[in-house]
Amino acid sequence: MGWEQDIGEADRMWRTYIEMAKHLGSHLQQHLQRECDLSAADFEVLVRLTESERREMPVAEVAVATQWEKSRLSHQLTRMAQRGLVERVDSDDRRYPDVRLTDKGYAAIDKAVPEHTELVHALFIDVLGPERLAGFAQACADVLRALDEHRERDCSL
Amino acid sequence: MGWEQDIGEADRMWRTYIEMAKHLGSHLQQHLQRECDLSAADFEVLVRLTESERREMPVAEVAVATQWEKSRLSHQLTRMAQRGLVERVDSDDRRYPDVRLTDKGYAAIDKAVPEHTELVHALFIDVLGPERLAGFAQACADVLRALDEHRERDCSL
DNA sequence: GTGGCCGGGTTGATACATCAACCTGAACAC
DNA sequence: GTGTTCAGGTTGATGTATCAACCCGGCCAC
Repeated sequence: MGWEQDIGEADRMWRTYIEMAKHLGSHLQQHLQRECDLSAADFEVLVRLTESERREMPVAEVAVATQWEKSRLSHQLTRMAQRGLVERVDSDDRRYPDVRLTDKGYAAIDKAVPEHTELVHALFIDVLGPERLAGFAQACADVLRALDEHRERDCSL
Repeated sequence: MGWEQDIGEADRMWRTYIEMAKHLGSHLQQHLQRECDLSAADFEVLVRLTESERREMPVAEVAVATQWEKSRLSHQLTRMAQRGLVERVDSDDRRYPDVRLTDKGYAAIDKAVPEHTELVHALFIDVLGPERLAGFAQACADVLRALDEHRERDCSL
């Protein structure tokens, strides 16, 4: 065979990235869970909802913002509604109900965002400094573009 | 010089990274699932097992390699055993059983690794090129170090 | 109007992650 | 031997992710 033994420099760097992504992600997630009793999914939904003036928006809009599948979002909203973080609201067209941030949900995200942001700065932004951060972000953007092109090619086959 | 970078800009760069990590991860995972019928977790376990000469190792060793909790690993091995990818083997000390790659498991990982590697090159390594890749990996290593220090501080409190 | 279409939402089944509780058998003390 | 300890493994409960199947209400054709 041979692929097992032949791990090149580039592959080691790939593994470094994977390690970093895994650890950074789980660290942030654990912080949110411990300090604010919010999962990463909760956090994301709540953030999207605060981006609306009225703390309320159509479910479909949340779906677009998070890029989640409709069923995942539906399950998530059910759980969050059970915990009192959001509530479902019937709108004029009964096919497309809205979701609204409750006071409890607002309190939760209001506490979580500053802490989360602080952690992101301490662990990522300030570690890299502005120059390297810009280079890093550019690299991420390039990878994203490559991903889009790859997906396009896949679909057109 | 420019250390007082606009907060909003750093924030956008952080979001770019998050987007990239999310999309790249899910793309690789979907590929594995579709083409090879393996989850990311399956893939990781199988790769670790191939790193052993005899396609067999103590469960604890897999736990160390993957850095998973013992219960997560146990559940995972149960599911993989049910699907015939691995099998549990009693060793001399019956407290610490081994896991062995089955022929089916070997065939699966033998197909998956080259395809996965190729994708990683096309979407990440070749996109960045050697120079930027090295810078990127260095940045990841620095973030990892910051994470470790942060964890230490947390524990020593 | 009535019936079919269709986009968006919900539900159920299955796989996976995480936590807590429990089991198990070797090792050690006595 | 008997009992205790303890590292390592398993199990169950709960929360989460994904897929497929279904539902539902407005819309359009006729």
